[in-house]
Amino acid sequence: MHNLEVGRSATISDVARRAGVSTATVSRVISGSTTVRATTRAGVLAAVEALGYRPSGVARSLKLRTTHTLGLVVTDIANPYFPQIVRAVEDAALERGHTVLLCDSADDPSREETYLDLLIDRRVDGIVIASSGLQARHGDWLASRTVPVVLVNCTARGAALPAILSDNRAGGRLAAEHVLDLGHRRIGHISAPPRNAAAGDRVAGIQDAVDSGRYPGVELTVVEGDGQAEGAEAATLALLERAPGVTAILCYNDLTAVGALRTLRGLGRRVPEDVSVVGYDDIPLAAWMEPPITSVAQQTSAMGRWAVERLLERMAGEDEPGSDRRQLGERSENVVLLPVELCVRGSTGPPPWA
Amino acid sequence: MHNLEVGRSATISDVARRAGVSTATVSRVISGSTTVRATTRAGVLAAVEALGYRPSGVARSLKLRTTHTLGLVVTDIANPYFPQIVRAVEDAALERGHTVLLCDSADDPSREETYLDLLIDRRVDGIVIASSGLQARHGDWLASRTVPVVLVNCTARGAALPAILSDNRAGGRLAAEHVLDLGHRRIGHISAPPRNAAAGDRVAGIQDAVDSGRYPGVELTVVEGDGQAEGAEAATLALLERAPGVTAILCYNDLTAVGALRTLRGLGRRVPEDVSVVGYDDIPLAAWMEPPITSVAQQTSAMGRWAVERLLERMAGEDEPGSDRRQLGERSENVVLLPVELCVRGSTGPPPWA
DNA sequence: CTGAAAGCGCTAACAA
DNA sequence: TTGTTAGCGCTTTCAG
Repeated sequence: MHNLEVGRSATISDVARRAGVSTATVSRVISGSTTVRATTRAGVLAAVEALGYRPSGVARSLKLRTTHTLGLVVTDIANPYFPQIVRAVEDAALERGHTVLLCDSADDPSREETYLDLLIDRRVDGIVIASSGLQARHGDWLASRTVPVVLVNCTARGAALPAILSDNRAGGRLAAEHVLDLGHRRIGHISAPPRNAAAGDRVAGIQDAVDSGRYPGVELTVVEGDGQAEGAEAATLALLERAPGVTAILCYNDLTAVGALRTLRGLGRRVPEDVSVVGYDDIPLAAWMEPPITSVAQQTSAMGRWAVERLLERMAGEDEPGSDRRQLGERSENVVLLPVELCVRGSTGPPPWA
Repeated sequence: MHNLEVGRSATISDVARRAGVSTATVSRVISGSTTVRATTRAGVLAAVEALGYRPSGVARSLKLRTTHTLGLVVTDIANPYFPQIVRAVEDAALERGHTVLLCDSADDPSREETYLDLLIDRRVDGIVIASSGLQARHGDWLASRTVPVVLVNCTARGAALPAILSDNRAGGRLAAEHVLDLGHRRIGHISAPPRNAAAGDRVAGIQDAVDSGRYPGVELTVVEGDGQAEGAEAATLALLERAPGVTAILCYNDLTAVGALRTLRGLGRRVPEDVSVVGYDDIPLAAWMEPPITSVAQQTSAMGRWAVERLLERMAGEDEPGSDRRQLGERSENVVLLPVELCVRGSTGPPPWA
């Protein structure tokens, strides 16, 4: 009897040998496709069981030229916004028999680049990028690859990559209109570094509201934060120094709002009685704070799901005739814009004088 | 000239053909190992560049019998405790040239099982399990596999798998002693489902403090939560009903503490003036709450790092003579216990009468 | 219904 | 210094 080497997992030929059939037959039994005589099948199955055989995904991938793996690149897994995306992408992928190779770029462009190379090397079937700091050169590079790529809430300047964005501009406008409607006129905004495209869109949305003509005499002051609670504290201080009279602060995200809240409290300013604060993303945390943070909600899970579906769709279409990527890449359905929603909570109210 | 099929990425033979050498030579140039004549090398490199060639990790894995991929199974990526672990594991893995296949079991045992199978099929080089709900049968199953496995802050009953745990019992004791020292005598604990081993250890630690004899007349009431902020609200209510006089609530984790905080506030009970609250894990959130939550901190990143190191070490040792896994598996250094630390913040104080 | 054989892309002896 | 060759574990024609 031919013994298995210790420490090596069983291969298809181990099974074949034990069942007294060819590897082709074992393969047929495993895949369940072609007809195999019942007794033969039973014998193979018994051998599989006895050996604890599991087909090697690696060999399979090499042969079938598909890995059933999707790469997912996120900006920062420690930011509670991303786990939501990760969960959504993973759910959708798993449902369709794919796994997810998670790449946390930790807000470091060079690390992101390393990961992108890695994903290509690993021959993932597709890549989802939810990295707000995606650099332009990455975009070009990505567009030049044969792997399908989709962007989630980020853009790659120049490259026509399919993307699903939430309507950041509308979100900015929504947040601004909310406090403007409440009666605030001196408002501040704590933004994020400009390499983050969403940040710019949100500012634009706020500006839209200010410029709409519906609210006369608005004064808007914008400072830059870093999207983190800690960084927001300095930004809040800076904002208050430049515009001591602000009664409403719109934040780039909920983490920023948390920092603003803490800073204001430290300064003895009450929220929302003295100053209103609006967050963005509506992460679970927003509802847990005291006061609960008014925030703009994105459809995170829809975004993750869409991204995966789009990717699989592309992968399926790839080998079909006439499906030129470039052509497809320029069709307008390639970028979808998801609506956002304002969740009004306790951190916003009328200005002190109202 | 032999054209590349469109949509297929370049292979080593494409490069070889273009450079006018054999695939072996290309392989040598890529790996940089054996000596290759400078001009040959340059030619190959030029071809690599021109073709945008990247070696297939899949083929490499098949040949070398190693994937340079680690599987990481976590209970619930949406719980802020886990991103810390993920980050740590990913950092350590990346540093050593490995990638991480993330599996979020979403607190669902069957999903966890699916993932474990998947990781085996994918022939990952090792598996890190940070899943508090790990079932006993999984443990047995894992121990029977040839792939190295390490556990992070969880145990598999029966199976002697290497593990890194934080000292949950000491943590429970620390939390209890803190409020006991403050003068509290009627204390409550909101635990987690018993399938979670850490939950039991923490209860035991609390009990240790109560039974130490140093604090006479202590009354401890334990209720079960689910480790989530929402679930904790019902648990807090239940606790307050069973023991209306509690002045301190020790929580299984920070999310539970958040729920307790909200519930108490809703009831008009002030924290810490009326009731003290202690969390566990010291996730960033804990410091952001109002009041900031006193919490027991674990050395999350040390745990992740250790796990990866242990795994790689095992992988390296695997093919060495005399490294019988079973024997190794029974050595006591196989489980390390990391100390915890209490972070005292604003959610705890002396009882109302003190 | 089943087996033989080729080959996915790569590496590593072994020759030359 | 370089090429030839075998083979990693699997699937899939193509014969039988």
